[in-house]
Amino acid sequence: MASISEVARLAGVSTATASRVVSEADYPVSAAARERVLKAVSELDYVPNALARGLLKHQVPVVGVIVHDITDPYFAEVVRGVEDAATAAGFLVITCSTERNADRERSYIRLLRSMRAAAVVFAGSGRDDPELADDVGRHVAGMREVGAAVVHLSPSSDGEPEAGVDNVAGVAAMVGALVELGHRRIALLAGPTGLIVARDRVEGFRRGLAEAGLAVDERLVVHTSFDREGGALGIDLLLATTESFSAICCTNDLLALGALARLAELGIRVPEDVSVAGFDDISVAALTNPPLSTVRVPLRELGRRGFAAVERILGGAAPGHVTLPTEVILRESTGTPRSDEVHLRPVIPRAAMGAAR
Amino acid sequence: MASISEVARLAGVSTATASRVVSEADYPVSAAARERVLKAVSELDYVPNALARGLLKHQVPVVGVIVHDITDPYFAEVVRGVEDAATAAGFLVITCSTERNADRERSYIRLLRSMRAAAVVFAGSGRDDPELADDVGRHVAGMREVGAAVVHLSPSSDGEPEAGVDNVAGVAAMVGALVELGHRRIALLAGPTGLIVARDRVEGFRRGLAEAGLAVDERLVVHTSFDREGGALGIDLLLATTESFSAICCTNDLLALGALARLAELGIRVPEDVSVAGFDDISVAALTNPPLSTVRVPLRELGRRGFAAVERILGGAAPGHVTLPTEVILRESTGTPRSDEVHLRPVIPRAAMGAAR
DNA sequence: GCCCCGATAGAAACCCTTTACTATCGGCCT
DNA sequence: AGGCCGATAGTAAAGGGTTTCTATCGGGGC
Repeated sequence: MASISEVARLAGVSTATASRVVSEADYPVSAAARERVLKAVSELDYVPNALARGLLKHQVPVVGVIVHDITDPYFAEVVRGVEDAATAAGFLVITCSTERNADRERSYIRLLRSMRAAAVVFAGSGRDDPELADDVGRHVAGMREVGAAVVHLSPSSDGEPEAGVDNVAGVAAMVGALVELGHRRIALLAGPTGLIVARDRVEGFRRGLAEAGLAVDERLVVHTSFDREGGALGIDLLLATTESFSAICCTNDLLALGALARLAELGIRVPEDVSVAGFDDISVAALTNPPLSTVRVPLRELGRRGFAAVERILGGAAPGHVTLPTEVILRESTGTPRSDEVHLRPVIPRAAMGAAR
Repeated sequence: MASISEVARLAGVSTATASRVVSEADYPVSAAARERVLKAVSELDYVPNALARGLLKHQVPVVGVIVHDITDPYFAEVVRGVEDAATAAGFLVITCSTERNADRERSYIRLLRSMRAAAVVFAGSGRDDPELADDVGRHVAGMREVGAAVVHLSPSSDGEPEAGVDNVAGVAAMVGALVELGHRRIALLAGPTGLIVARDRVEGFRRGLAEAGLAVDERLVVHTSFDREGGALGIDLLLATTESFSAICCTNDLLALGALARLAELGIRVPEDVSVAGFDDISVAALTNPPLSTVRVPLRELGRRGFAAVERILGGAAPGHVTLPTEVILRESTGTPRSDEVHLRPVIPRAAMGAAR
């Protein structure tokens, strides 16, 4: 593989001149020399060595994106947004699926650091785990120190994200929409307790109810993991209470998907027996049975803004904070409650319950 | 950020010794010296510079995965498989969503090359485009030349993939299952003509029919793009013919998803009026309305095997070729045809047709 | 005619590791 | 006792580029 010195030799110039042409440096090079270098480049099929360049600049044009799981449509979409913006700037994107596992996260950050990645974007939410925060924090500080950009797309222990959405307002708006449909007793599939976004969304739920003058029934707030399994389990947990409710608000779409599946298994009709609402509007949301009412989050745009923040930081500017708007999308999983006063608790086949756990 | 020389200084040894400890080289270092180095490492929070190392080794532990779109569940799953295997080996994964765009693909390969990535995995299928093949081929050859591994997960102009599935047998098996249900006139949403996988799957369709002693009606084979839009369009195209059919076989799940959506819009019931089958078994397939019958492809495993091939090549061994098994999964989008002799062409609201194009 | 300056070119140092090669030191073999 | 060998340590080069600094050259100002 040709190096710059071979290019220089073939062009009959010094490596300095060749470098100046190739890297488009801000330094005068005569037209004749430039032309000869360019000719040599194409003749030798020269591709500059990003490692050598990076070694000198203490940085390579690579951005790592820390996600829970690239297979989760939420993160896939965000990563794609980052990628779109990054590619335009000549950056490569490294995907890091941590499964929210502290060790994996640590090891990814370490690898990224050893690679002198120019930036890390945390797409997923921070956890409320001081131990991890400490350790990752050390690495993150180390990266920042050498000029790398660190950007968050969700609230974290670092504070407000450089680009994010108003989770509280989003859920509150959905609760408002549900109330408007006539629901009074609304359950919440709240997701994990340790995840900051989940907590924000729970707060949105509380605010939404408060704004409608409704009280929160804590028995209708159930915490599970942030995935389909959690959604199914959430339904079982909810039905195991003796409380009645006519709508279920979920803090993300995956939860809603799992809830929908479990409800269908139990023979509980949506939205006739109970309404279900999600959050995020991942692409499958429109495809479920019935199509899921949810809160749209501009995920790809979020990713793009994340990279924009990276560019700003790398350019030495203050990153700033931008909040993207959310929008309530009412599809067919929500409807008016069956009765407007007392909301019947759906009858479930007892036999099915044991198996669900 | 601490460098190895600082570590060496603090430990009171030479950089050579420090390096030998840090990089776990196969060279004797006294226990005392080793301990002092390790202490210095943790004291300085030293992280080796992968760029310097890579510069010397002409390679960094990074593998690029070329996909159509990371947002497509098929690719997300494959990338995850690659990532799982790669992480275990200390490699980082770069996602490259090319949108099957020649320029993007070129530029990604170039970037990967400039980065001295140790490997490139082509997750998506090759296209039948000699111009692109040429150009990408040059870069790929360039990568191979410096010892980088190039692995394909789908048939390409390079020949058989290092890890893949038997697309022909897979579709043939699904056609067989459809025939067994009683279908005789089966339509095919064939996907793009230029994509090699799509072509293999069409061949599987032909073989499946041939094995059942059935003839292919070319009017029932329609080509569209490989996505949901293509599926919707395919339905319109099919209905625009005057041919009857009782089942629709799709060469991938996205097509089937689009078909399902369009059929629902047109008021055509699945599977009562027509059966629909997909291919790939992406995770949403089980969530659609009705749940999609499809052919399961072990996507994550495919990704893992892809990285395994990378490791073999990097280790100097011959890559070999492994074919992963597929499995027909019958869910609720397929059923017995309404009449077993003459299959009625579904009645569609004419008005809806124009809008679909 | 001389000095200074801008434009252009090149030499060499530097970024951080790895590693081939050289050096030192005991101990063991003969 | 001398030579040789194994274990351990260090020196320096190399890998490919960028950049600072120095050098050369021609021309304009006075």
